[in-house]
Amino acid sequence: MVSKENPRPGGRSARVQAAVHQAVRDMLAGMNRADVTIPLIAQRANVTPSTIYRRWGDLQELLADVAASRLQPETEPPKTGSARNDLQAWAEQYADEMSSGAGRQMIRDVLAVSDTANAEKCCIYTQQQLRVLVARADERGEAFPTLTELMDYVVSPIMYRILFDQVPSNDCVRGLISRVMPENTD
Amino acid sequence: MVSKENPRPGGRSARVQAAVHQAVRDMLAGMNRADVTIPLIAQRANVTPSTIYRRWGDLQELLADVAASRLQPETEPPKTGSARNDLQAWAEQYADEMSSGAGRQMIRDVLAVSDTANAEKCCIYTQQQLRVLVARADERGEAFPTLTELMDYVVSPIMYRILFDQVPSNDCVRGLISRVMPENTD
DNA sequence: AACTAAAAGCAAATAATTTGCGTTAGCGCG
DNA sequence: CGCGCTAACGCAAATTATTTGCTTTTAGTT
Repeated sequence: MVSKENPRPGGRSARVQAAVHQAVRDMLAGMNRADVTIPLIAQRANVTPSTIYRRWGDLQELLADVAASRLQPETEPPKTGSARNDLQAWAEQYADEMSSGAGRQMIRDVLAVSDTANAEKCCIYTQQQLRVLVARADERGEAFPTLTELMDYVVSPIMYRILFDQVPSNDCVRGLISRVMPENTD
Repeated sequence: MVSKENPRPGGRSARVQAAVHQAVRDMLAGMNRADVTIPLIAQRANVTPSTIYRRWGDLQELLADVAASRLQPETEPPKTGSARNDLQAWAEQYADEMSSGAGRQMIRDVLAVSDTANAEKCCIYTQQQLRVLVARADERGEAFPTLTELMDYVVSPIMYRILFDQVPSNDCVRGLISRVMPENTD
């Protein structure tokens, strides 16, 4: 029912997980989402359906697992010269990625299952990125919002709009940032 | 695939919809969510499964439809004497309802399907409620945030926390409101 | 190298979903 | 008022997905 977090690397369990994840990613990229089924995934990953059912429970949990792992950023926020610009660049990229069809779908997948572990992971990933920005500003002695302020007044409005309303424009994102960093005119 | 919005009241279609919605509500209240299936719902609603499949497509879409209709508020925000207190009372109730197990599940159901119509409905419902508060403050000449500010800095953080993080405490909600209404000390 | 426990494969049984076709109910029209 | 017309429903057979008991494989341990 629950995907193992740390099956020892190289073990059989890890190989199956990798094959299944890869199969899901391939299929999501190449076909209608409604046509992605566990038997098909199993066939592509060269495992039997019952293996998937036993490990993940159902399609939604598998999709949530895959989506959460794809939502983990692999790089630090790029440096642009100022904390403010770092934040702006990061926020715009975050909004773009999450607003895209694939991004929105991954968020949905993560939220669809009742187990909240995957959603919490997304939140933690975002906070990790923001903490880097906060630390950089701190090192330089630049004024900067707290992590909580960034989550509440930049990340949350972006995510709400993506999920419930219209996807935020770059102007919208810039406006949110101006609100938490009013000292710089921009 | 798509639930009819306005089957003429009294028609057969409307009766089936009402019976199915009722069956879903009853079952969600009384049993494990994972055990709620379309054949069971059909049995309880006295329709055949194929009727449900043809009208709603699959379980997720049906649940999303039911959840959206349950998320529509049936009353105006209560009056408390001041615009600020109205807002605070409304926000606390909103946070409570959405944070509850049933509330969280309904939001999840609404977000789970790729059709965004139901999610947009939720956003509209919230904005309708907030517009009432804005209009009241306007009538009285009290200073008050705009609708957009309320959505961005009160509703969005509450919803983000519910979906991705920990459910917000009343203190947290009050803090968010203080931020958009700093003129009153409270 | 044999042992063990966890995970995977296999296949039969069960359950859900799809679909073709006949039937019914509500609606407009004469 | 009654006569079609159409959209929606019921029914049942066919298909597909899911569950489950049992066996086999595998990686780690002694």
